[in-house]
Amino acid sequence: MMQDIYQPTVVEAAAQALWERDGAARSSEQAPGQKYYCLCMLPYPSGRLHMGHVRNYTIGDVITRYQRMNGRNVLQPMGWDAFGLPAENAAIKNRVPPAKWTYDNIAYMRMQLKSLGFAIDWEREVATCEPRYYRWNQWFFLRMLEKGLAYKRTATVNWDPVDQTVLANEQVIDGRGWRTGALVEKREIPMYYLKITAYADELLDALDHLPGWPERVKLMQANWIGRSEGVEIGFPYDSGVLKVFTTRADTLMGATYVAVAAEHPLALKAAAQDPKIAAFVEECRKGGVTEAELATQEKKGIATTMRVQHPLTGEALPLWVANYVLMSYGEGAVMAVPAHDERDFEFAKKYGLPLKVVVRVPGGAAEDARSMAQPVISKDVVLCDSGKYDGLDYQAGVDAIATDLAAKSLGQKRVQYRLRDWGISRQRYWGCPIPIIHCPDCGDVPVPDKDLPVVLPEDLAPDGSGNPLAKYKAFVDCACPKCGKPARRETDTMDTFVDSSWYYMRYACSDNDAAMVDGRVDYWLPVDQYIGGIEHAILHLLYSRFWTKAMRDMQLLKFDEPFTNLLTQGMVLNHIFLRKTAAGALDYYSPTEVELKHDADGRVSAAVLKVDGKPVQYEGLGTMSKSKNNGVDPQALVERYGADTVRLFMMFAAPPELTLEWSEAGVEGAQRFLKRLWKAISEHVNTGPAPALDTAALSPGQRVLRRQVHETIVKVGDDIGRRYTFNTAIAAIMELLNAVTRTENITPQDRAVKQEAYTAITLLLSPMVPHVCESLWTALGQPGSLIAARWPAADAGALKRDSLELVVQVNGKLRGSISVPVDAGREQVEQAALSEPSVQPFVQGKTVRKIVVVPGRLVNVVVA
RNA sequence: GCCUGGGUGGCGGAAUUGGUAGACGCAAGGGACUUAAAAUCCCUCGACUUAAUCGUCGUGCCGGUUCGAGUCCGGCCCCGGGCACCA
Repeated sequence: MMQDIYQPTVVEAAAQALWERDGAARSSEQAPGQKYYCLCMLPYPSGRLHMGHVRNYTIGDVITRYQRMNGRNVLQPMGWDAFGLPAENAAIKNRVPPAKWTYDNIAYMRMQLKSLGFAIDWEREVATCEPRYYRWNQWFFLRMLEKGLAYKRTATVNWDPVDQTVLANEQVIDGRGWRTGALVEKREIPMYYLKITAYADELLDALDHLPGWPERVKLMQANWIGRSEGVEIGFPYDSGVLKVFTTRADTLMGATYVAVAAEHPLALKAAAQDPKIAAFVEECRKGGVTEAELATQEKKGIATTMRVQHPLTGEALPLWVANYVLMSYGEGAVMAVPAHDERDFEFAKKYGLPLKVVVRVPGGAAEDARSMAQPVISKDVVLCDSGKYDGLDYQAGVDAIATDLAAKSLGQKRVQYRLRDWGISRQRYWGCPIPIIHCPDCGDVPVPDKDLPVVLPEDLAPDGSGNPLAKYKAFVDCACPKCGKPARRETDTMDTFVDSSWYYMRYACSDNDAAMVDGRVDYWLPVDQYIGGIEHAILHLLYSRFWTKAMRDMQLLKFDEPFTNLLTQGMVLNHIFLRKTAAGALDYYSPTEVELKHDADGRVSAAVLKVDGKPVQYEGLGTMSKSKNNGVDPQALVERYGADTVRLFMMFAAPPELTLEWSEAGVEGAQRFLKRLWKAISEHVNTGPAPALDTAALSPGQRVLRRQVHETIVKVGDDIGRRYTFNTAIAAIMELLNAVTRTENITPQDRAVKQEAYTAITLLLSPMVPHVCESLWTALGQPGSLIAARWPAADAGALKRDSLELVVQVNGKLRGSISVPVDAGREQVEQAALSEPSVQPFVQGKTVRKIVVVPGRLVNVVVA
């Protein structure tokens, strides 16, 4: 007899013990079947899993289990992105060394992942903070240095003048340091860079050969790389030539001034001579370094007394210093054509600089420079007031001007990228040390391979000001590998994006301490399916692609792209509630502490705190986070409902790419479904064994149910395997269960059809809710363990239909429906539609203009 | 500011290639069972009109293409993600 109450705790413990015993999640290069590498983005060990993790790893597990049922040799690994800022913050707050905090978190989160029943091969686990992992960061960095792919130059960073510390962008709040409240400044410091721009063209072009990536991610990456063809133009001045880059060389005759960034050498030269300019340059040093901040600040500038010559006319143009010119793009200088550029236009209007119209729309007249309300920026233009270039279109104008500039050695065509090289130095403790030694005599000396890894001391505790490594003599003091004299070890560590740029390769060979990767990498990679948050669409994914190509060019692997298919999941959101305290601070309240009041229409009208009944402010939806106090602890849910219910709700609530709003009520709905399924199957099996199915002897009702079973097999396979719409797969299975339980249960063949249906439901549902399905499989009398079972195949005979339902429209409006034989001809369908009683009133007395027949769907009668 | 998605009942969502808008589930209301409660089961559930409809309207807003538009095109509004040192 099968237990008639669903007990998730019992069921899940049994299933997990069974999988553990059989090593069900272990992977081997020798196992049969075509390899399938299913990878989820590795978590940062922040302490506990959050719902975003649960969503991410459930999606990966569903795909893993589905592919395994389809005969693939699947690898699903897991690891920890274990270096990073939060460990240092926790250390400052709790005085626990980052290493201990991190390893404790990993242990807890590993337990959580296991309790959710994910089929992860734990033998390949990697933590990026382990020396046996990060030594290969260091090793490969040295190879890049040898090849000229890594180099050193200065970079602009956020500087907290009180703590004397570099701040992460996240640590700058409203232009002030998060701990000191001091106004943040920009500061130039030396930094190591990786030359990702050397791969800009390949990174861009290869996007066209990634059909398994979402269009939006490819588009964002393409725009991020930002390849533009243009002309580099030189503006001579008394002691040199000012270079600018422009994509609009056709408008060169309309340039009325030039502008340079505050950090530009000419700006600094002007500042040295004029205190007002020096003050402006100093003002530009205030504030943070993010592009968003730079782009939204008010456009400001200051005139210098310097002049440059127009390269074609020789006209003297004034030189301005402007905060809207970015030192990091192009040459840090622009030619300003206010009549044909948004930013130049706004700037010129503000400072009363002249406009000169030099292009017009084809067929139209040139706009009057004095009255124009907005610049003409289209490239569909004809040149005018440009002397010999008049009448040329955009491309011809660019070509002619570029040719003339080249003849004077004052310009040439050039490709410019928005993409910048990747600065990897971080003035942080909890990261991978950069393997460089600074010698007073020999300069920057790479640490020899035999001395790798440069091990990070794990027992230091940062205090918030500066990098504790720099104060730790045992680490800093060393001998120069070249000359042996006392030297100083580099104390900067690497950007954690370095760690996550190749971890997925290490899973293939995490036991190999003699090499970064070995031949197994070419077996498992590229990753067949990568799954992670949309927030990583650009940086992590682009760095990983770059890193792969760099490794390929050093003959370490044989593939060009790391991820064949990419699924970007949406974020998990929850409501945010807060109160402002008298002191002005914000107190956030968990949605579980808040009671919502609804108006008569069911809309939320007010929110009050349960403990005091007084109102709280509703701040809308936001990603779950500790700071907003709106996270939901997955562990509490697993304990209350079981892992299967949590997994089922996650997959059912929304398609993976959309944001998901948290709802506890929905979780109960998921649990209800599993209970209903359990009850239905226990009633079925407790009646005794079902007889064999005789497909030739089925009643019409039995045939209808059996057709739905096989239609559902087709749909769920397509939804999971191709569309990744797990929500619609689950909905179809729910419909099937509803149909089975509503069908009568009288004859032996009724029971035979139901046995087939319940077996199919168990198989179809198993990737989503594997524990409960394992029990149901056994209860249904199926041999062996479900984890070894194959995905069901639909029976073509069961899918056959004799007649079709077609919808009938008149002028596009639904008026009725007809049933026609599957092999009915067009005329028969038209006749049936016209004679349908519910359609007749709308057709009578009118002229039938045409009849549109969409086979298998509808008939539209067009009348007048 | 720039790049990129999204907006459909009270709510999450479905409608896969331009072809029945609202599948499936949640919440709500009504009923059955029960001494009672919970659980479970059944019914109703976009708006308007109506005795009831097979009527009219309805997929953020405005306009267009089409026999037919949630889906395609143009213009707007609002919300989310990213912007290079959060991960």
